[in-house]
Formats: sequence, structure tokens, C-alpha cells
Amino acid sequence: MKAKNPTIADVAARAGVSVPTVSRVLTGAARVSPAKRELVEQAIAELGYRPSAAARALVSRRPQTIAIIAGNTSRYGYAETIRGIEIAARAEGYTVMITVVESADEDEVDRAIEATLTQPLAGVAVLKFDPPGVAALGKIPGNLPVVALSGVREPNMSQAVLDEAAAAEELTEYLLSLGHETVHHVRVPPSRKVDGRTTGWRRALRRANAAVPPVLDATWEPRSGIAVGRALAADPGVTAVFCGNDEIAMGVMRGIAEAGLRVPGDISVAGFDDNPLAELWSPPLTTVRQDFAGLGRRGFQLLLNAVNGTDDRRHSSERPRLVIRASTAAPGPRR
Amino acid sequence: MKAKNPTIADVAARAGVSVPTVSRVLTGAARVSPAKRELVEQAIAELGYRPSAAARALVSRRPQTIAIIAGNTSRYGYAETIRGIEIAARAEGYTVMITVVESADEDEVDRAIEATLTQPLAGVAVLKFDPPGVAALGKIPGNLPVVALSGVREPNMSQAVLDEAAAAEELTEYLLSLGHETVHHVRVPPSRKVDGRTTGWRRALRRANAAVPPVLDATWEPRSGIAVGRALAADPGVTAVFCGNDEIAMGVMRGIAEAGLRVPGDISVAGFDDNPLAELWSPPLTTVRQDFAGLGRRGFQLLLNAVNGTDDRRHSSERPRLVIRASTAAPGPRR
DNA sequence: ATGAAAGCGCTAACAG
DNA sequence: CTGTTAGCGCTTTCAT
Repeated sequence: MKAKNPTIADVAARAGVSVPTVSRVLTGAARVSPAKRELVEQAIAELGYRPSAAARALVSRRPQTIAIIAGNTSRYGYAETIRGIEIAARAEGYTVMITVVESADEDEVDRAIEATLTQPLAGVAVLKFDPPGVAALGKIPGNLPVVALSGVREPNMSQAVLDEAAAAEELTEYLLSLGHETVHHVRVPPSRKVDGRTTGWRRALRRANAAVPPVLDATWEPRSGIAVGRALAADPGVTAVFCGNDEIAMGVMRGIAEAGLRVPGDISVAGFDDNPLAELWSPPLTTVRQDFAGLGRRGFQLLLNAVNGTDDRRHSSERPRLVIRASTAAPGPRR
Repeated sequence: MKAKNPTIADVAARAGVSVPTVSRVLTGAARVSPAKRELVEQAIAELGYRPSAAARALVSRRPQTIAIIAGNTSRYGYAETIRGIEIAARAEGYTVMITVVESADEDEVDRAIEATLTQPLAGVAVLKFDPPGVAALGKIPGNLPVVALSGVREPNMSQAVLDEAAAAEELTEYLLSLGHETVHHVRVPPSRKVDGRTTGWRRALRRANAAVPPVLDATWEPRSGIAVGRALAADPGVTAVFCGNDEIAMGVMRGIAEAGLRVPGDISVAGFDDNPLAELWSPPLTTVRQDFAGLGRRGFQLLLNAVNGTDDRRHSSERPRLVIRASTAAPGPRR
């Protein structure tokens, strides 16, 4: 029943060689005569032997596992980023471990980090998209390679970035160029005080000498946008809205529709991320395409650099791209 | 620079006790006098000591890590299921490792499984939603606890199920009860020959003596539904469409709209899953709510049972719930 | 090129 | 209750 896994000693016995010899053919660390190598490989195949990563990590101190710490695993941007990291890691022979930290509550963060760091890890990638991510980042000991992935650059750390501020600025400028006097902004829960999307929006308004309306807040729940959309529709000064992500934009559009107004006829709405459903929405959503999977890949590369010490590039930034569709237009006469 | 992590020996030395005593306070396996316990805890805190999971797993043979094997990590159902497993696992003190197997290609599956099984694992959860999942499941050695999570029940294995066939049947019956003569079906890539959603749909049609139209296929890409929607719109015999998931339903609706027809006026469309955006769509989408996170939780529980041998329930099935919204209605005169 | 010996950090078994 | 003694499965000296 218990069919114990064969060990390296079993392989050595079967092949009639010593344990270190088996280890040598396994790791390729030293040369082994073709004859013995052949014997060993055959024994491995016959036994279905598989080396124990635990024992390896214990002695060699070069673990082949990285951990991803994230506040969420299922929302679009998070899931895609994780996918990007995983693919890049797998290509390099690394295994990926995931730890979710749902709140920034100190106890929870500590518990999660503890459980994770207990593993033999080559490095850690932190999705710094939200407060839990920021909190987790602060708890990681300095002797472990770390990379942060996020929308806002911060110093003192390896970091892969999607320059959200620049993209938000471009989007806001585009809206202004359509003839809107100002642009309202609905924010998703920010990772901390500064939020790239909000920063870029404000920067564009300031530069254009447009009024800066108060920021509206939504949760991560798409439906939280509905009430916001209704409120916006009730304000005749609102002709263009920039939402923190596409899901919220969809909620806002529904709220606007429920209030009897039309998009983009009465109000233009733009999102952020380019969720795969954005192009299917009616009207198709103007948004900013974020290459989250690419962010993940770049992040892993940076982490690998830190792990190997091969390359000391510590930053990788990319600018998301504006995607203009039909949910935005020149302002019409409201109502 | 290298600030080596403290070991249990460092703690023992600092606390002035033996190594096993430290181990005892760590694991709680045996009683330790309050005085020594106190000393040990203090030493642990001062040193910032953290036990090595690798060493633990090596000797205790009770690993605290489970692996999830999945064909994808970012699509809605997958991501939510993974989230459910992760949350349940974390609550029980388990760490989660993720391996993605993108194709059912034998080499790729083997490589992925090898890399995963190399780790000290308490058990494995396989998302059997697609061919890679099915292939991976077949490769896992019999001595490791395994649970499969999926939409179709299969014997000989611990399994958590969402009874998609029953739900699809109910949905199809509902559509028929509205007065549609038959219901067309757009399938997402099936995990193998039998697909619960398709099975349930066919069952309902047969039972009602309705014609069973040929199945249409879409990919996982939401936009692949557009062409299908157009084709459907071109066929005057089509008055109701059941899509394999909500994203495809959204694509199909767009195709129908592009063809100049209306939903549900000309054609009723229903989805599957209850993606958070389904209720925001216009018109809001009739669908079936799948509790993927719950599936993940139940799956983990089953896995835990297998690992501990505490309980030998090996199956857990739940029936998804029909959610009626505005995208379905009685058939009108087409055109 | 290969084997013997040592030891990674930890827990289990056994004395006391 | 607590310390001593043995390994877990592997890689790394160090001889030969």
C-alpha cells in the first residue's frame, strides 16, 4: 500500500555504483564514465526514481522554487500577472508557490509570510497592487531576493512596473481633446496614498487647467459601480468619466443606463486594463491595455537576475497603450 | 551580506537547552517546562528564527504543502476554484503550490508532473476542467493522495463536483418552458468526449422530444462567440441559445447585435457560470451560478480526508443554481 | 573517474 | 520533562 518512493541509495544499489555517482549523473556536476552513466540511467528508469526536492534544497541551498505573494488570485489583472510569472518561471525550471494575503492586517500578513518563508525559496515576487501587497513587501527579510510588481515605481527594490500614471494621463488628455471641460474619476481601492491612475488623471487635468472634481470611490466589486454611475448621471456637470478599471466602468455604465442616460451620447466612459470583455461590451469600451502577463514575465526576469546575480538591472517599466473604442465621444447636449 | 538564517541549533544554544527541546516547543509534540519554553520562545523571537520546511518535510514525512495542477490560472472558473482551494488550505496550515499544464501533450504533462512531484507534497488537487487536467490526472502515482475537481463525476477517485449536467438540463428546460421549440448550444472546449453542460442540454431536449440541433463550437476566447452569434442570427430557426459559459454568451450576443437582431426579442441567450459581469451586461444575462470557490473548498476538504485518513467520504457534489435575468424571454416573431 | 565520509536542519526513539 | 543518539535523502568535500 505505502509503496515507498525509491531513494538515491536504491538507485545506486541497483546500478551497482556508489550514491555520489548517481548524484553526479543527476546533477551533471562532474563527469561520469559512459558505462556507469548508462547503468544509472537505466536503474532510474526502472525504479521510477524521482529526486526529493526537500533533501536537495536542504543540502544544496539553491532552491528551485519561487513564491508569489498576492492579495488576490482571481481578478483579471492579478490572475494574468500570476500567469505571466508562472510561465516564465516554468520555462527556467522553477516551481511556483502562491500565497494569498487577503487583508493588510498585521497578524494575517505575518502568518502568511511566515508560512511562506518556511519553504526553501530562491526568491519572492510580490504583487504590490493593494495594501496587503504593500504590507507583505515590508515584511520580507532583506536576505531573500525580492521583486515587486506594480503600477507605481518605488525606489530601493527590484521592480517591474506598468506605468499607469503615464497611461492615465494619456487617456485623460484624449478625453479632454474630445472637447470635455473636465473628466470625472472613479477610483478602485488604491494600494496606498498614491495611485498611478489617479495621479496621471490629476496631472492631465492640472496641465490643461481643467477643474479637478472630487474623486469617487468604488470597491473591487463590479456592481459597486452602479450606484456611482447613478450619482454621476444625476450631476449635469458630468460629461466624461474615467474609471479605475474596466469592471467598474461596466458597472458605472449600467448605473448611467438605469438613470436613463446614454453612453457616449450623454456621458463618455472609459476604463482601464482592457479586460477581454471590454471590446464586447455595448458600446465597446475605450480603455488602456495593460500587459499583465508581460509584467509577470518581466518581474520574474528581474527576480532571476537578483537570484543569480548575473545582471543588476533592477527596474523594468512599460507603458500601457490607449485603446480607443466607442464608449467615448465628443460631449453632446446633456439630456 | 549573506546573513545566514539561524538554525534550530542557534536557538538551542541561545536558550541554553538542547535541540530537541526547541523542536518540542516548536511542534508541541511533547510537554516542556514553562521555564524552558519561555527561554526558547524568547530566543526564537530574538533570533528571528524560522524553521526550515525542507528539513521538516525530509524527516517528518508529513509535508504541509499541496499542489494544484491546472490547465489555466486566469479564466474565471479556474481562478475562483484555485482561490477556494488556497483559502481552505491556508486555514488548515497548508501551503499551496501551483503547476500549470497548458497542453495535453505528453511531454509537457510529464515534465510538469515530474517537477511538481519532486516536492514534498501532502497531496495533489487537479482541476479536471480540460484535456491537460485529464492527462495530468492520469500521470499521478497511486501512492499520493489526489482529488479531482470538475463538472462531471467519474469513479475511482476522490472528487469534488459541480453537477453541470443537472444544471444545464434545468436551464434548457426553462428555455423550452418559455415556448421555444428547441434550444441551440454553443460549446466551450470540452475536457473530453463527455461534457456535462452538453450532456444536460441534450438530455432536456430529448426528454421534451425537441429537435437536437448540431452543437456549435467556440474557443475560450470571448470574441470567438461573435462569429457564432452571426451564424446563429442568420438561421431563422434559431430562437434560443445556450452558451457554454458567460464570456462566450457575451460574444454571441455581440454577434447577434451586429447582425441586427435583438436579445431577447429575436433570440434568447443564456450563459453558464455567473461571471460577476453577467448581471451588468445589457441585457443582464440569464445563467447558472457556479460556486467555484466552494468547489475548491470542498475539494480541499476531500483531499485532507484522504491525507489524514480521518474520513473516507470521497465525493462531494453540488448543484449549480439557475439565475434568470433579462436575456431570455418567450420567442417573438423573428425579424 | 569514483567511493568514503561528512553534514544540511530537523524530528523520532530512547534513555534517563 | 529533558538530553543523547540516529537518521531523513541528498550533495559536497576529500581521498584514491
